[in-house]
Amino acid sequence: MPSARETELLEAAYRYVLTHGLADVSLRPLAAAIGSSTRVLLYLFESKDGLVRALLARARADELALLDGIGTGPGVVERLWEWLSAPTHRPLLTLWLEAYARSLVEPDGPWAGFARATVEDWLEVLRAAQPEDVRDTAEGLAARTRELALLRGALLDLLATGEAERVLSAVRG
Amino acid sequence: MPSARETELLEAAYRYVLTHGLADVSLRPLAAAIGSSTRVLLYLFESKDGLVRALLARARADELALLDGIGTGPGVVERLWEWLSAPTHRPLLTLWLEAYARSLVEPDGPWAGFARATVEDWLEVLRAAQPEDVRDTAEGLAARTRELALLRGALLDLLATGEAERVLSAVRG
DNA sequence: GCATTACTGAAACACTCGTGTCAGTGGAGG
DNA sequence: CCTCCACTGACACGAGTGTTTCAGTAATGC
Repeated sequence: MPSARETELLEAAYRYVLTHGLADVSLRPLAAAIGSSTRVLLYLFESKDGLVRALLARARADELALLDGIGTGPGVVERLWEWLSAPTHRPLLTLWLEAYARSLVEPDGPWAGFARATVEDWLEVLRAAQPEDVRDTAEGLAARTRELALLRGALLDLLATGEAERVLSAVRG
Repeated sequence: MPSARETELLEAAYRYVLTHGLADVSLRPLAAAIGSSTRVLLYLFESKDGLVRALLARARADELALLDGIGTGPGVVERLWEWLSAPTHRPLLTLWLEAYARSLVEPDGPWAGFARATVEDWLEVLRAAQPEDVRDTAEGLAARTRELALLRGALLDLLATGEAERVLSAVRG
């Protein structure tokens, strides 16, 4: 049950890590940037790990909101790509990749399970968008795994090169 | 022109970061683990950034060695995937992903350009494997971008879940 | 009015960090 | 022999880390 001040500061911290990265954030610069103090952050979030967990959950909320609004008809992949490739979302997606990589390198700590959770979230959405008769077959599983891989790989490419047209033509395939 | 001792320590440090990650490595634990000292590491690699650069180059050498030996005929994607999915290579690939993410978050420093460089390396290999008549067309570019995306996305999935069969069936398409 | 609660500030603690200083080794080449 | 040079050890410096202690303030509920 977060207090008003807590969600307010979390939101500010979230905006901060979107541009500064989450992996090597430290309390004093963060607190200074959002007009708070380490004392308060520690009071509200218990520890730095607690804050990181809260930020990760915040980022995941953005992701889940997307997946919720994406619908289930055909053309999901195209709609997902449209969202992924929007320049506005780039900081969020860089943050996402950072958390993904980190959760693989350091399976303990606040990052734990992030990568796996996000794979499952997306696979479930793609599953829901499949025609009913393939949804529970091995082919259906392979197909949505492939769609997910294509989206994720294309995202990696786009984040590194910024060449939206080339990557788009690959996703359209 | 690295000295014998330098390459020896670099190799040991490389083995160390493969299991401990590269993003938040620090000199004292690293030096202790490989039987050296911070003094010596700094003497041989000038600075921590220099060491990280050397390690990144070392990892890239592994990658380029793969790409060199992969050949150009049809079936490149399958051969690449075989290499990517080999359990032995998992530490290297996790390190690779870590460096990739980092170079996006922090475009300066020793990581600079890593993500972009690796995209180009792989695209070039896939290009060489394409039939000559599509190699320089827009369709060829889109096709290899798509192949790369599929491989990279599948790799992300595999690193997070470890479910080799499902991901393999997706790569096979 | 009063006590409880939510929040905040200043300062310190016990680290770890990368790096610099100063002093040596040990062996190879003249 | 003696000089040069690659390498190494011990230690300190200044800055930054997460966290704690002790002290408040302002508002809320009884």
